[in-house]
Amino acid sequence: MRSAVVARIAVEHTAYHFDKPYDYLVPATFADIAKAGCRVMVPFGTGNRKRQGIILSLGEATELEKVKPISSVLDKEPVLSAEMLELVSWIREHTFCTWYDAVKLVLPAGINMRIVASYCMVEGVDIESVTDVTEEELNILQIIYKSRGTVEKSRLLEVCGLSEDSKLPDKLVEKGLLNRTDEAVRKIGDATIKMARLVETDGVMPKLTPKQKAVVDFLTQTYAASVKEICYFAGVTQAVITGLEKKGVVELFENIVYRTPTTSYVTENKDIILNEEQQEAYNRFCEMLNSDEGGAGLLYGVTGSGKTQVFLKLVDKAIEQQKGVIVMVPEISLTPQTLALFNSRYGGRVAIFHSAMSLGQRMDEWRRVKNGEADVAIGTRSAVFAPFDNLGLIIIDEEQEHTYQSESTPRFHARDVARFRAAYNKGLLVLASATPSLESYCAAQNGRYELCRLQNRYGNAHLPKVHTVDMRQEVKQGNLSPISRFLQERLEETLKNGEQAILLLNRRGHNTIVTCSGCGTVKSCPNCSISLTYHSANGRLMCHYCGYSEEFTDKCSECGSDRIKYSGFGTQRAEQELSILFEKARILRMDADSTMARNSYEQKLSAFAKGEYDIMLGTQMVAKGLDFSKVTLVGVLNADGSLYSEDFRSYERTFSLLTQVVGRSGRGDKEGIAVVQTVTPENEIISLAATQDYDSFYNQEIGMRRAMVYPPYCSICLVGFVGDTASDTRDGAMRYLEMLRIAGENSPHIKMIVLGPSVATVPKVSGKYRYRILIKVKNSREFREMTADLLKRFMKDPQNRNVTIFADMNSESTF
DNA sequence: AGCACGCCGACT
DNA sequence: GTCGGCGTGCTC
Repeated sequence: MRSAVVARIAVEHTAYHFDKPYDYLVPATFADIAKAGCRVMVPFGTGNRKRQGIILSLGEATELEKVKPISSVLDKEPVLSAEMLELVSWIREHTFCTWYDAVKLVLPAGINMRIVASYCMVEGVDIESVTDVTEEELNILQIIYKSRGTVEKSRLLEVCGLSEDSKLPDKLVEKGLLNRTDEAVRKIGDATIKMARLVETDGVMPKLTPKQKAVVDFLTQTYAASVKEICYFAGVTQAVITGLEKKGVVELFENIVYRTPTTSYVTENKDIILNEEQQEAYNRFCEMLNSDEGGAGLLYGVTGSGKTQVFLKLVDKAIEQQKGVIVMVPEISLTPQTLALFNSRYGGRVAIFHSAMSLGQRMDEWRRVKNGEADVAIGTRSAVFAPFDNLGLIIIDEEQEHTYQSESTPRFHARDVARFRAAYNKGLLVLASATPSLESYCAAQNGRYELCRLQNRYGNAHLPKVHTVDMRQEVKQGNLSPISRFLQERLEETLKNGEQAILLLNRRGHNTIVTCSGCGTVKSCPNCSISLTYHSANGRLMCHYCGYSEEFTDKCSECGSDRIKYSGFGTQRAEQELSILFEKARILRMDADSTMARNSYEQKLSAFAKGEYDIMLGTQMVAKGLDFSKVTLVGVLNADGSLYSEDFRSYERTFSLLTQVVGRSGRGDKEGIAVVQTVTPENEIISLAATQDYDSFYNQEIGMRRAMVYPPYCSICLVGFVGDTASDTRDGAMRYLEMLRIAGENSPHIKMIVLGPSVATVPKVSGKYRYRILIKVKNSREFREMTADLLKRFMKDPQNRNVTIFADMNSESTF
């Protein structure tokens, strides 16, 4: 038998345990267009249902027993380059996902818009008087005629019993009997917000349950709102809204989240003059950029030291050399300010990648990069996949931010992908931060990254003076407010001087703990192991994990006592407190509740920048990347908030958060101050952050990591188990542990420290029980292969039917 | 995830 | 005798 061309194909919708590249025959008719990186349709499984796939590589084969042929080729030109195909393979191996999951990750979401053909009758055609058609064609016409509208091609052919690629309907179009319309149909699950509005019913309203009535009342006031908002304010789940839709009371519609990448913000494109430090950093990075080998560097500069100016100069240089540039920023700092800066400098050569953009826009930006119409891709972590052919420079700003880590499969870290791409292209990777991650700083110390420091603030600005306030003393002296007297005085001064203040409180809601003094019950979520938070905006107790909420009453549901005690305070409570203390102050609250509509985030920030507010109060979103010259006071209301969790990164996170928020103060000409409130002033992390002493922090923390064997001295592989009952889940975890033990015995040179199984940080979320195993290990190919094999075997075992499992290397999320 | 094959109980 | 319940195994 002659050998034939065979394509190795990643097939969509395969489960991890049977995923692999599948071999398909390339029929001679497709020989010219079937290239690696092209998407195809292939028959799959016993039913030979059509599935999408992508050609990973082409080869020759003589073993053709089970091989089926490709049905069709979807792309004229490959959508993935050789580099991207290698990246796909890398992602699959490192994140334990399927081949196609990795493919989908690197392609823009909009690429899966399907063009669906529909047919309708041409106006004025009388079906009775049609002649010159076959019986089959007449059948088609009758079906469309009876529908009195348009019929989708696929349904039409199915009803008529015709094959999928039948040309008959198009023939009828040629004969002038049918009209064809091609519509782009989105695949579900894309970036639209589900909205709901009332249906005009002329006052006729069917019987409603109390919950349904709450929704209708809310909608009567607002006309239309996102389903998420309705759930929040009416205190219901989505099911209630679905029920109302069935009753015909409300209708649902999709609102495409559209955001114009060109902003109204205008920034002057000033010439950049680097100071000595900046110039030195620039020179060293430039050298690497010019070299054939490329490399990686860490730009460590204190808050406000002008890292951005160094970037811009480097970007200029790379563009000059006709190389592609990727600039990544954390989700939160992709503000109009940043975009305007790049737009004014590079104009139409900038492509923007951001999750809040419409699918069509993202697709356009992707194409512009692919076609060489853009040189600079700026955006959040998805920008790392910008399809440049000649990538020369990648910059990651605030590289320690956890937003660079994906929280859903494939759980990749943009920093790792950037390292891969820079190495592949022999380009330059620059990581920048005021508080680098321990991993990066350690790598810089060991010479794996070139280290450049910026130790002085840009211009005349000085680092703010930091005061620490012991909140235990405040309580002792009778001040139960979340605002210490010292901070209150500083706020008064700031307001009097017409300056602005930022206050950080890393908790949403009003009161975080509601206890009954009668029986001691703490109000907690029935689905999750989490206490409920009281929200004054809607008068409900809410779970911040699953969204559960219940009506708040001042009687205990357990014992009927009315001795309800509140403790812990959130942003809502602090806002209330502030408005009493400072009647005239204009207060802006920024948290996930008040900024639910995405766009309002920007609007509020620019309003604050214009001086329309005096105090900005919010969760950690106020701490990052914002640059307001009129801010001279920063207050941290509960510095200990995130300090005492069991996660080994909690010190690092707290230090980073405190350092950053303190750095928001005094960025203009005026000197700023910061007030840090804590109940544990003796904790060294807080005093180190107060003095902005990263080096001491690093030395202390890295010693700890070495002694306890934590990253960067090992990698941590998290194996998570989720199930409906605690015992099933724990048993599953135990079975995995046993499998791991045997596998470890067979590969004695893989050194592992296995912790667990133990319950997850939050043991129960949305009614599902969670267990985990942590493995301290070197992240080697061998270990990854072993893990992949264990995962597959675990999933295949019917004993584990009720347990889902995942593995995550070096995750930064807590599970 | 689908889909087919296959082996036991309620029905015309 | 047959229709159909869902347990088990495979996907080029």
